[in-house]
Amino acid sequence: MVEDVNKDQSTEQKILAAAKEVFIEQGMAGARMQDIADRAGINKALLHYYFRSKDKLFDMVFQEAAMKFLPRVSILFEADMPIFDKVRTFVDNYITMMMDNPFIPLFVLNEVHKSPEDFIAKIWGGKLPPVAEFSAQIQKEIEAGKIRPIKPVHLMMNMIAMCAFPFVSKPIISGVFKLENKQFMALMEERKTLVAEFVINSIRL
Amino acid sequence: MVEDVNKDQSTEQKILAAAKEVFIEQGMAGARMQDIADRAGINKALLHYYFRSKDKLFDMVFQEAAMKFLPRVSILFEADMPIFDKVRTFVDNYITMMMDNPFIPLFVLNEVHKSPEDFIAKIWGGKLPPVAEFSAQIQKEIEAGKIRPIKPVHLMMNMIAMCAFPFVSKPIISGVFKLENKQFMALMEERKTLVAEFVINSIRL
DNA sequence: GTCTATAACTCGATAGAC
DNA sequence: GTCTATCGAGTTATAGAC
Repeated sequence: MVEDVNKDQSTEQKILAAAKEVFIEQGMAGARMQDIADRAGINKALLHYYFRSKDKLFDMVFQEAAMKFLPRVSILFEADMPIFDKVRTFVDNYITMMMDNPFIPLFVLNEVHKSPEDFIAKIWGGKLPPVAEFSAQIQKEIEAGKIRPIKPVHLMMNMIAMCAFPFVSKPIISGVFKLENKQFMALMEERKTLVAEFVINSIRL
Repeated sequence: MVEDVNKDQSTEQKILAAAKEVFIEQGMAGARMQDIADRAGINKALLHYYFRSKDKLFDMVFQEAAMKFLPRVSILFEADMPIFDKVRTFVDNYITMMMDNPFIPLFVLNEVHKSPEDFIAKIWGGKLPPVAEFSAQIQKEIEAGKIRPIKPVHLMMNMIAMCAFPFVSKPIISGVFKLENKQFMALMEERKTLVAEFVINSIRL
């Protein structure tokens, strides 16, 4: 069989890659099918041949993005691990992921904000993450006198904030501190350990 | 003169208020002039009578929002104040402002992301904030052995992140922890002191 | 200043040839 | 599968009466 299965990239792949770029840059409302077609090097009609509508195409992209952004948090809930190790692992994993996909957090946050109703259904398949288990662990560490009293919600917010926010505000930070992309990424690399130690220093007794 | 200057709100005011709502909810691309007109209780044509175009109207709203979101940072640069007091003041001010305008950070971040080129020109009138002065203060405190070594950039990112991020991710946090608006705001009230102490605990020697 | 009506245009989607 | 051509809905913006 002399069939050519080794194309560089299938048309479907090219469309998805282009759509990801455009939706993440412009959001659902700002994205243009023409723009997606251009970047994929094909024409508009073909988009509708592969994905019936703009909505459907968007859902594909959003689904994948949301998966990358949110379920990282599950490390906090699931792993059976001493708290300080958990913090270090979480921060490292999270920032690594963000560095590969720097614009995903803002994209997800933004689209969730525009239609918050059903985001839980869409992202975790209706199930909420097991927050209670994480809370229990923190509670135990506090009672054991290992860490300072702090509500688990606040601790989680602080960690996620310090990991994700720099990416969300990348253009502003880069502008104010006059950073090239390379320098910005170097800073983020530093944060993989810095943020963890910042948190640990703060809660350790 | 029996002229009635005491209308509840001038038409221009009503338009600006409505535009602010809609743009912040939907972003520039997602906003509809019809929607703005409806919420202002007037009709579409009047929007163009007062503000020539959607673009111009957007600029008004964005300008005001950006002013609220960003120049709060100047407390860090300008005030001649011991570092720990500065942290406490900054955090309290910043979170207070965010509580009055919970959706502004996401709105600004988002629009800056879509056209980063000229945001500095638009927001600070071309001048960058005096980052160097803040850096110098931190440097001095480190050398005096008062705080742990940390790059000023990281310290700033951490503070702003912990203040602003919860608002940016409000729908997700509220969803995951099942919080009503009132409960969410109570948490933010707690953070006015909590975040400052979290930072201070972390850097204090 | 405010309204109705409509022009001018953008964009998602479809028809139909190849 | 891929293209060109075009339709039709929805939107910004303008003309013109009051």
